[in-house]
Amino acid sequence: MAPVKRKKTPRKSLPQTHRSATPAPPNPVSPSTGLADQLHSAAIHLLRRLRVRDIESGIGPAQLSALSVLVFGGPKSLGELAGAEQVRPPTMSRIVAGLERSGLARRQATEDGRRIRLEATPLGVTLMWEGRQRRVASLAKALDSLPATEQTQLHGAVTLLQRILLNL
Amino acid sequence: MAPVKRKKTPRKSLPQTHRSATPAPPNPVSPSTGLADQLHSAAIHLLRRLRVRDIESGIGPAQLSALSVLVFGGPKSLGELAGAEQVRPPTMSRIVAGLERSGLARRQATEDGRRIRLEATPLGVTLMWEGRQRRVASLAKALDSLPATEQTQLHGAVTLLQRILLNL
DNA sequence: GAATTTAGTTAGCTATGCTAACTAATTTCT
DNA sequence: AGAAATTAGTTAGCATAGCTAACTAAATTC
Repeated sequence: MAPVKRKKTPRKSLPQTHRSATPAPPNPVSPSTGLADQLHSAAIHLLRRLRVRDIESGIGPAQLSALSVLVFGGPKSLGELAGAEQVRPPTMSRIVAGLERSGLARRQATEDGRRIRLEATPLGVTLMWEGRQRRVASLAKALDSLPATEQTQLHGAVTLLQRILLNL
Repeated sequence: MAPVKRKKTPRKSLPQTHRSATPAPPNPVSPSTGLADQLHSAAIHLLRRLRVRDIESGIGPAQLSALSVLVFGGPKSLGELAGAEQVRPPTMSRIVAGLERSGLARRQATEDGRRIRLEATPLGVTLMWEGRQRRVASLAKALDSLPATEQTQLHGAVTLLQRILLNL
């Protein structure tokens, strides 16, 4: 049943074209498309690396992100939080339920009986700071070892990027 | 039951501390942590904006991302694809099932009967290119309107960032 | 040719996303 | 004041996506 014998999984069957073998754009594009693409790709890869660390926090990505808004942006209503996270109210409702269950956020009544005020608990604040540090630690370390000129260059670019993001 | 009357949802109950009200780091950190944080945040916000466009493609984010690996990186086995996407084999198995169901990818047998060869179909390639363009279009447009010096600056930073990502 | 290793799949759980439909509170309109 | 409309959140139900554990089948090793 196995006439062909081969050594320890030589992985030879697949062509392994593993490089950005961009097959050629099928139509003409804006001049900055290449840069936009690279920026997009870099952002994806950056987050992919950093997100690995978040698994250690023990809560899911949506809960972690929502918590960070509460911790770094202050108390919010559910609708505001949903807006900030670009998620529908029912989704945020469930995310918040999870945060409450874990004791990371709490809800309080407001004068307006329809609305609720959500805020991070001390436990939530602590977890967020630790997670943030853990997440960014490897990147910060890499940046530390760059020459000052490159750090400056990167800083300028980030500032520029933030400005671009404002009116995107 | 409502003695206090107020006008059209004046949104006055919540403090609205909506600025990066960083509450003060609870412990000393690496000097580049601030820059790393900003980079992280910028990447998150960038992707959040761009990803909105992907909804139009009609397939989920995981399928879209896996398809992009097949389109831009060439055929892969399931395990390789799972590795590239940093996802477990069972997860990728289901993602691929979805891509096949939509006719965007197909599987082929290899000499090694255990492994499969996955590749994008022409339909998948087309969809990917269109999606990529749609996704990046708004960003490219924003970049186009920047002065040349800033475009150069950004390009240099992206190149630098790519280098950093290699050994992160 | 038996035992082990490797590649994928299946089953079953959780988390996240959505829309539709509901409840409750508030505001608006007579 | 009281009915109607609007607004904020929740509940129900569906799909995608992530995981581990356990299984099947093929290939390699002993």
